[in-house]
Formats: sequence, C-alpha cells, structure tokens
Amino acid sequence: MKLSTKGRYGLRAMVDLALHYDEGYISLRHIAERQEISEGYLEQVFAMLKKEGLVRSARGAQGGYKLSYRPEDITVGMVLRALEGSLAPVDCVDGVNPSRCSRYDECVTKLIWEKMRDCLDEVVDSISLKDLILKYEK
Amino acid sequence: MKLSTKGRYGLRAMVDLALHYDEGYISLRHIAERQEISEGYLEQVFAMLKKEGLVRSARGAQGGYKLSYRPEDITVGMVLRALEGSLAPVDCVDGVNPSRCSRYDECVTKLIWEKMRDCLDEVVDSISLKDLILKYEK
DNA sequence: TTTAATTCCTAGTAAAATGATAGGATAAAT
DNA sequence: ATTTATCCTATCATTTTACTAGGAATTAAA
Repeated sequence: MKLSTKGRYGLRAMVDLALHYDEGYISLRHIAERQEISEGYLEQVFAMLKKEGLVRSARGAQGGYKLSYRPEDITVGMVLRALEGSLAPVDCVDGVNPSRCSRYDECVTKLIWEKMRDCLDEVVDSISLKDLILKYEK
Repeated sequence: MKLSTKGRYGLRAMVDLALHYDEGYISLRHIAERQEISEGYLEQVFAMLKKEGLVRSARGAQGGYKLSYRPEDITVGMVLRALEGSLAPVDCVDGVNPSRCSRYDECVTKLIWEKMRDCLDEVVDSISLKDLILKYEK
C-alpha cells in the first residue's frame, strides 16, 4: 500500500512549480536540482502530467513546464491520480474503470475497500497545491 | 497504491474464520476451497497472522486455525497491518517505524501523506470482522 | 547562423517485489 | 499405521519499479 516514486516525486515537482507559478516556464533541470530527483526520470513523470493536462510545456532554450491552472485549482488528487491511477486499494472498487472478480456480488470485504477509497479521495481532493504551500508556511 | 494479495486474501480468510467462529479449528483446506485461494499460499499468509497473534493453530488431523479473539475484537486494521505493514502511503510518515529522508524537515508533501495515513487508519480501525459480516447481511 | 538549452520519444535494464509452487519435517487424531 | 494437518525453507517465473542511454526536434540567444 505504498505510493511509487512517480506519485511522490511528481507531487513534489508540482509543488515546486506552484512555488514558481509567476515565473513563466521552469526547466526540469532546475526542478531536478532543487528536488534532488533524476532529470531523466522527471521527464517521464512530466509526460504523464502533460497527458492529463495538468502542465503546459515550451520546448527549446528558456523553455520548460508550468502549471495549466492556478495552484488553488489543482488538487493533490488530480496529481496523484494522473501518476498512480485510481487510489482505490483494489481494482474491483476502482470508481472509473473497475475490474471485478467473479466473487464480486457476494464479497464481504469490498465494503471496506470502498470506505478506504472514499476516505482517500476525500482527503486528496480537498487539498490544493496552494493549500499545501500555505499550510507549510504556517 | 494497491493492496497485495496478502492483504486481500488474508482479510477474506479472516472473515471466513469469523463466519465459522464457533466451529473450533478450521483447516486451510476448507478455507482455500471456499475462497478459491491457493492452499500453499494461504499457509504463508497464516504464518504472518499467527506471528501477530491474530490466530491460533492446532496441528494434526482435525487441526487448523481459529481466531485468537472474538470477531468483534479483531479490526480490519489489525489484519491489514499484520499482512501489509503500516498503511502509511510513504515510509517517512510510518507511525511506528518511520524512515525519514534528508528532506523531511522542509518537506511540504508530508502534510498530505499524514492525512492519508490518518484517514486510512481511522477507517480500518473502526471496523471489526463482525461489523463486516453484519453489514453484509443487511 | 551557430550554439546551447530544452522538451520529446523510445528502448533497454538491473534490482526488487509479487504470487506463487515444491518438497519435505513434524504433530496429532482415528 | 494412516491420514490429515500445520510448519518450514527454498525456489522460481513474472511483473513492476526506478532508472539510464541515446538521440531527434525545437527554440532563444550569442
């Protein structure tokens, strides 16, 4: 039940972009240096974030990435789901694309998986990148 | 962020034991058949459950496993933590045995990891095996 | 117009985790 | 004795993870 580095690095990188929101495009080089993350690996993470529309990119010198929306309009949930997929603890209760096993109807344990999914969704969807930064500053 | 089969199979097996709580020792053979899980694999799962003191065993013919406590006294959290370890989404906020990275003090994202951990703990610790069964029957 | 900085794209890859299976030793009831 | 079990350790194929490598395409600036 652990997040992968995709989710962990990705959220840190998005917070980094949020902190530099008014500075135009930020290169992966700078993010990688500040966050101590492999630049090559970050490329792959950002490919996913871009595919989900959470960041925009500019190629060439002075290029880089920036948030597609304001930090207060991007939730942790949007970021984590882009990088980790659904936060459902098992596939059968994946809200979007459930893959149900043959025992689904009679399954007793799905009740708890649904509760875990719902509480995680509640937490990650209620906090934006801006919230994270503000709470940290306090 | 998915549970492994250890957690999924294990919880199902524990619910199975709870359903047969007053029938003495239940063999893995019966559980494996009812739950359609490999018996050999279940052995390894039950070794972990036993190590955590959640089940007792009896060897030999007519032997098997039974719950160490009443179904209402065993929470989903006790079972999942025995099989999956801490439910913290990252190691640095593991309540029992945290392994903190060098950036821990300045980390903005740990705020969300703590919230995710707390809400998961809240959910799994508030529901017992008996609760699961009763809710299912309704 | 060259150069440097950058994203973009695909492939490869070592290490770890996962989800088992295999084979026997030990114990107890019948 | 025989059968039914747990117990214990080793092995193994597959998948996932967390990268690295190498270059193509694009753009700003010197």
